[in-house]
Amino acid sequence: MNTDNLNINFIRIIGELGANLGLNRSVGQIYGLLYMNDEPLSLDDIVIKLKMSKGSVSLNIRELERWEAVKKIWVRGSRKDFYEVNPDFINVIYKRTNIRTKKILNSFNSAISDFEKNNSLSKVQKERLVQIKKIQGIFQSISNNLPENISLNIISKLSSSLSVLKSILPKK
Amino acid sequence: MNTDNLNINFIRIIGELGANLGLNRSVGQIYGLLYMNDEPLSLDDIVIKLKMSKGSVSLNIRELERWEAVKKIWVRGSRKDFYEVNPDFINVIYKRTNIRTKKILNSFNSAISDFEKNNSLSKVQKERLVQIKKIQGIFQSISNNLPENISLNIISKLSSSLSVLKSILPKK
DNA sequence: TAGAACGTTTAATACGTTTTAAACAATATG
DNA sequence: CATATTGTTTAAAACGTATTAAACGTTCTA
Repeated sequence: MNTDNLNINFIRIIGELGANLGLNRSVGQIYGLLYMNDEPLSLDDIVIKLKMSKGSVSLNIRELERWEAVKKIWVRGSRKDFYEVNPDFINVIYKRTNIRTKKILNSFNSAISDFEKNNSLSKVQKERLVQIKKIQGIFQSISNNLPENISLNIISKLSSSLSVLKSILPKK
Repeated sequence: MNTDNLNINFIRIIGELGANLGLNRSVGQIYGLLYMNDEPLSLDDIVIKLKMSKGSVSLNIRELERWEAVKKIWVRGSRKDFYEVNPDFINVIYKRTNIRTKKILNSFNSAISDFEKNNSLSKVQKERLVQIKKIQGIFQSISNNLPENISLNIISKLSSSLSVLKSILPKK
């Protein structure tokens, strides 16, 4: 069985999901296709099924390889490369999100050091600097404590600690 | 005192930070400028300081108003609108992130319901569907338990629960 | 009431990113 | 060795978003 029976709509939606994670549509669509296909697919298969250009698929599939979202596999008797999805979807998203966290952290760091070079800050500006540094510190500690990989299990735990948190918060 | 003494670099960096949060550069820059300026600024002030067009500032400042990142204030004796920053930077980011979480959740929901319409799923495809539904469930519960507002205090707590989590995880 | 001072809207432009088609390089095959 | 098969690179085109300049409507002021 293959993905031909799948509504192409599904692929479209996974594409949008990708876009919301800061990727591009095509990358998401390719992942979606592979995720839903029983068998690994070759570059040409993807070209045909998604009606994309060969160049684009080549480019985007390497992007997917880079985060270990797909794996190149060898199929006996074929010269083609085949691609197999990493079904650990949550981890793929997680890694992606971590990269973004680090980018944000970098922005903070540059902003702070740039700011500190200035030796004629007003009272308000000094306060703001203190504030930003606090935020940076927290982001930094979150980033440091983020595990390499994450499972659904771990997320569930986090999620429940979140609900505990909510119960102790003052009601709005 | 005003922001003239600030390296324009700082504004640039806050712009990039905004971009990493899925905004556009200008929105981030305007926020950065107001964040660092002792006094509220008028639309024209911003136009001059950031060398942006009036239309663009008008558009983007309304965007900032929409998430309560800035507030329009009235200055006695002036016909102009002035804008004051909401210095609760972390909350501004937080709200923004929540919106994105909801978007992702929507993608999941559409993908799942689209998927379920198909009545000839293979074994693998059924497994994948189960997996996706689990992920959706967790995202949903996180989204439900997210507080309306968040303080540095709360984030610190979350951050420390994260480090506890790390300590119980198997070492990679 | 005429003109100035504002902020908003709009249509055109600029810009960056994605996507393509085609040229290319490398490898396998007959 | 010539050709076919495959993936990659590249330059150009297509596309969507951001930005601008200018027109506009409103409100204030003299």
